[in-house]
Amino acid sequence: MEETGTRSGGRQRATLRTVAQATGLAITTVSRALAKDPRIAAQTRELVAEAARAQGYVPDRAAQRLRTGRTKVVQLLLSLDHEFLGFTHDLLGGLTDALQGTGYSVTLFPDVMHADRMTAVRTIVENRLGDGIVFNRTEPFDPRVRYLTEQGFPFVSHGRTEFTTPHPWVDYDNEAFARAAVARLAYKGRSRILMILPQDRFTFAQHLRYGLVAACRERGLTWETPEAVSLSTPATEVAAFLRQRLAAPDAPDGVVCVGEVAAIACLSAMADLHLHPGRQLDVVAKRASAIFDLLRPTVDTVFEDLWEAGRAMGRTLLRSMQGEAADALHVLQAPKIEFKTHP
Amino acid sequence: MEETGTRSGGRQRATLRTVAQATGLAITTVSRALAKDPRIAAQTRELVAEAARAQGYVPDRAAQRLRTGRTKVVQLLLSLDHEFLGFTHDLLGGLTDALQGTGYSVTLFPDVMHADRMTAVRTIVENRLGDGIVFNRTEPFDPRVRYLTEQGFPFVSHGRTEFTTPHPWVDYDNEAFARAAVARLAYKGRSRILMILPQDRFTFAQHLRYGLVAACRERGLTWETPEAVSLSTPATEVAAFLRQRLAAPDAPDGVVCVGEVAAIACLSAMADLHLHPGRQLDVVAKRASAIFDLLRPTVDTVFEDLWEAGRAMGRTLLRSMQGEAADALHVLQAPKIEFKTHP
DNA sequence: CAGTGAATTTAAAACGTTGCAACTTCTCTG
DNA sequence: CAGAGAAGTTGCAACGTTTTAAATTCACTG
Repeated sequence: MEETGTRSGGRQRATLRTVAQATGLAITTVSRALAKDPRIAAQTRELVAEAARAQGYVPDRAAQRLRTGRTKVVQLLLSLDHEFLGFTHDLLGGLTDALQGTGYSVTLFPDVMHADRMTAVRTIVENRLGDGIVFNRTEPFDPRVRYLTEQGFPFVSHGRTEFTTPHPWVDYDNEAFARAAVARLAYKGRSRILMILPQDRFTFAQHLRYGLVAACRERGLTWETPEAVSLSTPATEVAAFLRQRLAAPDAPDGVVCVGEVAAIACLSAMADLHLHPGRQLDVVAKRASAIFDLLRPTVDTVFEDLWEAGRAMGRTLLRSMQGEAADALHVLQAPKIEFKTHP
Repeated sequence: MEETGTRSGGRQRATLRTVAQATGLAITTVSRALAKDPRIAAQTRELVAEAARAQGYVPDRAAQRLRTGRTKVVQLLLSLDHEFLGFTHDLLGGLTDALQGTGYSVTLFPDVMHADRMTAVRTIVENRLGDGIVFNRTEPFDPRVRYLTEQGFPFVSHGRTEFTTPHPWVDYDNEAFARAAVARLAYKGRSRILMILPQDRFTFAQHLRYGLVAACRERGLTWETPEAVSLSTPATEVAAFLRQRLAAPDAPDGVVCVGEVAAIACLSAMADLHLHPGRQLDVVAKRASAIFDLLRPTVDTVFEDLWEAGRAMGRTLLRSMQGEAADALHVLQAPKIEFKTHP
């Protein structure tokens, strides 16, 4: 019933053969002409181009892929369990943006819950499901990075590793973020800094911690990074934790929020305790969307441009797929500091 | 340099031929055995299955696609300009969830900015870029729906149309949402209701308006739906508009927010005017994530489960791709009313 | 024991593309 | 004017799969 074979529309699907017949040339010639092969006479090239356009010829992806082994597909490993607000959206936007017009399309490879992260990567490589891989939540000695590097398979990670062999990555300078946040809090006269970190196994947790500790030491401030909660903890639990912590006698007077959800959780805890930013304590948050313009009370924010990160990843991956050496393939995004309240 | 031909790993890639050689059977037999074709003796089937597993055989997508014309790809039309918070993430999650294990993968087909929405759909159909299409922002006489129905191409829309010919869709009952919201506001003693609608051209704008108007009429309340702003308006502009409108002498005393961003904008405007929900006016918002649990002050919400919507779309599309008639292929999600503050 | 038909298996032909090796032309050199 | 060589074009063979049509085997009937 669904088996039409020839798709509706009546007319024959345009292939190299139909174009060849129309021009009286051989299939090979047509193929080459369309590939702008210099061996084909310029005149012939134009003739072919014309005929192809007239027929609305579009090369068949499946056939190309079968023949060449290239898929023209970028596989995006998506962790869909919890999210840093808007993360998926912006990263996706930037990524597809960068790939626009290159012939590559983005396919989602969902992290099956609780499955080993390596399985996904291995499946993609072994079954040639794509020409390149994009992933995030990178770990210091991420096995995916090791494997893909060994295989010589193009990829780009969001986040760095601690491998000595270079590999393509795009990252946000979280250390600088932490430093800037602490500096801001110090400027406001705060001295007991609390920061909720990502799960310890992610590389950027280390960067944040390092920035926090270094900046606090330099200034003689104290710091704390609660073990009980992380950025992966459900936001309501984070809020509950903070409600308790901020009510304690030795409560911190400065909080750094590394995500929008965490920031909102923090604000909610403060509201419940009738604490106000600028009064009993101050807050600096990482901002990835326009939402902070709307939150009341307002807090200081440092911007992380995820759309741009996505674009950088797309561009980096393209270069990696073109065989460029990994040495130069990194982008470190600088925090955009733009504190609203005037110093 | 990248042209290895045979992928690293040394061993030959497993194909039907290698399995055939290993078992001493013909390629055809192997193909059939793996497809569980009853014509093949059960004993042979097992033999083949065993050999295939031993070699780690996985069918080549490109070859299957070339041969059968089926891509095993679902194309997702994503509008990436602005977003209802978390929309992309949850919908994507549900969709990939539903497609898990079916052999289908989800590919993003980004709406090229300002390009005719039809182009995307036509490209996909004409170039066989997928076996099915998923899209949102459906319009009452959406040309994509008309075209795909005509072509007999499987799809599912998020949102209904007003065509008489049935087609597969998944939608949230926005009329019921509007009614519930108004009922709630009326219960709280409010009588002048304001609701910011989506852009007029989307079907769900009509549903919302209808629900609003009907519910207000039934109860003798007044209503307003500002022309100047919509859900597509940048949130800061919405906030600015509301700051002005809520300060006016004839200000509404009940606001219905059809999205989380709109709700936050509304709360921000109220905070700026020192208005408090429950005092000068009340707010009911549509909730799609856990974020409202953290916002202060709290407001009444009605839940729209976007993850579930994504799953429903996936399941519906699967059935549509299996050739099932469109008559039964709809899912109307009921609003989950769960007002926190006790009546 | 020839003949029938069911039960299995198989060879060969596609699907649309690209790469290799060859084949024409044609122009130019010696 | 033979021959070399460039310039342009072509046929054929894959890539790995499914499908059509045909072949083989086998048990059983008459």
